[in-house]
Amino acid sequence: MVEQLFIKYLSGKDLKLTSQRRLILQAFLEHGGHVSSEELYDTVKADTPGIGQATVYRTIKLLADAGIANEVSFGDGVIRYELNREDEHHDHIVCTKCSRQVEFHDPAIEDLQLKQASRQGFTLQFHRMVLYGICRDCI
Amino acid sequence: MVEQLFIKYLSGKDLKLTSQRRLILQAFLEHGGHVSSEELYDTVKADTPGIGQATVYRTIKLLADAGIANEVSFGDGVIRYELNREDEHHDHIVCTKCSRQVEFHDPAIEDLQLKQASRQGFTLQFHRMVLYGICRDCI
DNA sequence: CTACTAGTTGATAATGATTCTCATTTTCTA
DNA sequence: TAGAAAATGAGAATCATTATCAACTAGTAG
Repeated sequence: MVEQLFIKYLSGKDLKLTSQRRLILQAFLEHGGHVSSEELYDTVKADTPGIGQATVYRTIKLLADAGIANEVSFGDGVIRYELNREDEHHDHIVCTKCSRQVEFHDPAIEDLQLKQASRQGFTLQFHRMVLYGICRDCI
Repeated sequence: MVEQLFIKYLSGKDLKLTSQRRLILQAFLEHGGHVSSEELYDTVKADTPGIGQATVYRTIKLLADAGIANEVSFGDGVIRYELNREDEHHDHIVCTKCSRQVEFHDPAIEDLQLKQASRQGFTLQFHRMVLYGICRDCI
């Protein structure tokens, strides 16, 4: 059904569904977790050596634009993407020693963000929040 | 007194206080707000044309390391720096239309972040949080 | 005060991630 | 099924940042 979403998005913008785009979406969905364009490129290239790196970059941007993927950034200069599950927004906490990542959802924080935004005269659209700390295993 | 801090940091690491470093620190303090290395370079170059870009990049990293500057990132690929006032941590909310930025401090959110981190088995060190929305003037 | 030594500088090349260009190929619609 | 519009792959270009290295200082030991 995610593919249907993508098809609908594409046709709505007079863009075309190509075999490459299908492959890249597939690889993205199968990967799960946080992928960079380059990692995705490597994955797809393994099956389809002819694919171009630019195509992967372009397609993953489309997925983000279609609301299928979300950009996440952990501070290194790499854009990563994760599947957008709109039912359940989540944020991340990252271990500064081993880089282990955990997702969490905290409605109370979200609520306060909303309040804070309106206190500042803003209509909140979205946020980026990453907590950094040391995990249990690294202490 | 910030300069004293820097001097102390430098000598503690067997690094040297040079005229360039003093100039760059000065420019950074005078700027206020969020500066990128490149903007700072332009500022300093106006008075001291001989200065090298790499020196500015290097020095601002030192300032960050010394705890004088904090890195902030708003999602474009540029690292910006702001003066670290350790008495009062703050986060940012950015208008997605006009890019206007407002700082805020919300102890309740901080508190929940701390709790959430320990719930996940982490010892919180710091966080990055940027809210994005539409400001009063852009609606 | 001088001379040394380690650190610093500026110029420039290099890097890494991402985007652009463009000729060729493919999709989709009429 | 033809034709227009869009997409692709290859490689060049870009942008911010970092590395390299020879020439130059700051700080310190004498």
